[in-house]
Amino acid sequence: MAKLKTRDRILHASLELFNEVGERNVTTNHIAADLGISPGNLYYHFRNKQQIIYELYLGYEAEIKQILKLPEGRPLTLEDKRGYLENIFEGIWRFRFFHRDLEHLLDCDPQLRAGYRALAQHCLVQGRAIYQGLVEAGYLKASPEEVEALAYNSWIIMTSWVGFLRTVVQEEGDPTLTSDMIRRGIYQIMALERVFLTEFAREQFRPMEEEFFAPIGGEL
Amino acid sequence: MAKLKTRDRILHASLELFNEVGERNVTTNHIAADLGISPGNLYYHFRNKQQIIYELYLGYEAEIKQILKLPEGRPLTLEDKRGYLENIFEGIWRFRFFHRDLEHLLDCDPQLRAGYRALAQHCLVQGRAIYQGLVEAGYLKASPEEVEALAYNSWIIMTSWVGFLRTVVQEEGDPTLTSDMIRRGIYQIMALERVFLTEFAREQFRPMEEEFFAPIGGEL
DNA sequence: ATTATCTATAGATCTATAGATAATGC
DNA sequence: ATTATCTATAGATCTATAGATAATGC
Repeated sequence: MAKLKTRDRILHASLELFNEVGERNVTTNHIAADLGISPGNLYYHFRNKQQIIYELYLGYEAEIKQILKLPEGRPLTLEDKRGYLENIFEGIWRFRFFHRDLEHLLDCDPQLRAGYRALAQHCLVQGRAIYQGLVEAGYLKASPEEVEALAYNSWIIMTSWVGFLRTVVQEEGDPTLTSDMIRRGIYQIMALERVFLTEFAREQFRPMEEEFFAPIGGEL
Repeated sequence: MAKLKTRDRILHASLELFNEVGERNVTTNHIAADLGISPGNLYYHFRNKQQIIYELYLGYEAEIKQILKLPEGRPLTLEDKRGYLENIFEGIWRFRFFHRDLEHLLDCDPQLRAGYRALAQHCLVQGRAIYQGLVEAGYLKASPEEVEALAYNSWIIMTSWVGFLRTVVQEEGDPTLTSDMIRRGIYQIMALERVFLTEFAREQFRPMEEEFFAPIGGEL
């Protein structure tokens, strides 16, 4: 019963610390100290930091895959699309440490590299299917090439948005990102899609645009 | 005459090593060893690795600012736009270590953080001015809000493209990115802009689209 | 005299393990 | 008996400096 308790606490604390200060700044010592356990104990449960990261990644992978499922036996709606965007941004936020040090994490662990690459490609395939679904449901008008480029660009913006905020927008003194800023990312994705909307869809789209719009700070 | 020789060699070798294996995997010892000088000598020329990075950054900043200048006294052309895209991608490629570990680099050095933030915002302002110039020259048709969102999205795609290739596209065994893959990034930016082109411009645009198109590998 | 370089090293981490001890489940 | 935990530590880096020596420019 308490069997997996410490193991799970390690995963929890690691995710928290990684997100907070970045994986690079978190050692196994820090994780153990944060939990008030000995480093030896941590190594009893995990071979090393890599393994912790890999298990966290599996949670991220499962979450994203779940989110990107297509509805069966019915056409897509704009509400679906809203759900996709909100949930994906939410998932990326919960595991934001991951994209922050992505290249290094993949360099350190071939298994993670292969897994992530497959996940990303799965996401791109699903993204294209979703956009294609919206074309067929009459919301979007776009060629297959346009759908392809759109899926790539959406993916890149989604996975880079938090980093963009932290490096370009965030003020020196103020270390917190507001949820408005995160939501503006959704607006940016809508800006990609917007130009492909049919007349009909564009009207339904407008209130959502206003809902997610937020001015970006700085001297912009 | 030989006064600055070693100092410059250190900068050169650092840039090379950072780009090759990532800043995180390069210590001052590695840089010194690569040049065949002692670590003590390196520290004679630079206070620490941060300072090396900062000086490299200044080169990047100068290059990007130079590239993004607007032509004076004449309207923008599609050739200008092509130049902007090619040169920016080229600059980002030359300093690709920078965006790879950007968040960490900024966390370590407040001066760099402030400088980069100002540079990025400058780029976004220039980006908007360029797109606005293309609107005025009759190539694009877009509202100010559309121009704004477009500038943000272009910036994010441009600065993230190399990372996207390395994490999602690059094959396990093959560690080199081909120039076709880099150029496909330009195509992706053109895909953002494409939908705003006037009839007139779209025709002139097509050959350039074909020129930069390259299929993306993987199971895509 | 000043500038550039090297040798040697102290001090700070961090990882990961061995070996001892405590707690738990039959 | 097995599982969980702790203490202590060896080994591997890495940073950044002190102090000695070599090279250079007047």
